[in-house]
Amino acid sequence: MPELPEVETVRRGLEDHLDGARIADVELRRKDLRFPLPRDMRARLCGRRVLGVDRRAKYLLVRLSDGLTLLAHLGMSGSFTLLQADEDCEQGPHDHVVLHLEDERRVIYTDPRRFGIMDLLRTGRESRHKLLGHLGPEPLDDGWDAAALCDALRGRRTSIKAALLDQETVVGVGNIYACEALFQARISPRRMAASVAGRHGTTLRARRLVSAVKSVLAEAIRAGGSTLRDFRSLEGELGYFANSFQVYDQEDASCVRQGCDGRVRRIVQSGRSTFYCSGCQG
DNA sequence: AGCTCGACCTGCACGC
DNA sequence: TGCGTGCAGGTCGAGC
Repeated sequence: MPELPEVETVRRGLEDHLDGARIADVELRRKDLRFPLPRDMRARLCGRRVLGVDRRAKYLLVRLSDGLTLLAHLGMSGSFTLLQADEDCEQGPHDHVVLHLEDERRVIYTDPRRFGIMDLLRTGRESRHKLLGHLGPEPLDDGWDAAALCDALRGRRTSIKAALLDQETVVGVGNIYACEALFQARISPRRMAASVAGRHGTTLRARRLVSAVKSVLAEAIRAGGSTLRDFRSLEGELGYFANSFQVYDQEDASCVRQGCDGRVRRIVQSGRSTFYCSGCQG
């Protein structure tokens, strides 16, 4: 269930609990997820110590000693679980990678659909990595503003919904939060991206959209964080429960906006469900 | 060059 | 109960 807020929640959980831990052994129960795992992954991870955990877009970057970074993407269904030294757990069919820590805790990467990714890279070489090099700006950075969004949208003839999902426009926004942000900004998901940008400077719509994206993501992180009490939240699901969506997966519901008597509709754009209110997102 | 769509994979909810 | 269908949080790359 990972868009930026879920990945950020997992990042915090991993960092809080793994900082300083040393990897004693690695079990690779599969040799591929979405892509083949690095052949020497076990040997390169063994003995490394966790120095911190960063996030870029929806990627986790586990910083390890000796200038090594473990890159992980959760795909659609990936999750991390941390087991305490004394904790036992039946092995699941989709537990693909297990990091055994020196203190006998275990970090388990589970991913039924295997759209996830793991790779190793040299710390500092992120921008040269094939999967990271082309990524757009971070939505929660102060530098990402209406001017930046307008620059990215100008001339684009696709829908604003599709443009938001494009990780070159801005990273971290997935199908749920794209729908939610467009609702909050009262912009039709079908509107042409270029028309949100206008011709020069910024537009009111772009300003509303930037502010909606930031607040929707920040609020979701806050909700995820608020339930992050124990290791179970490393699975990333508890935080998700805390969310109540205004439009996503709310087809036929009455619009929650005061004074709007519209209903939530579902359409398909670029092969993906879009939920929006036909009343106030005209 | 930019855009849409298929592909990747499993599980689950639904209708017949 | 069992089977077929469609759908699900992502994103790369083929093909227009």
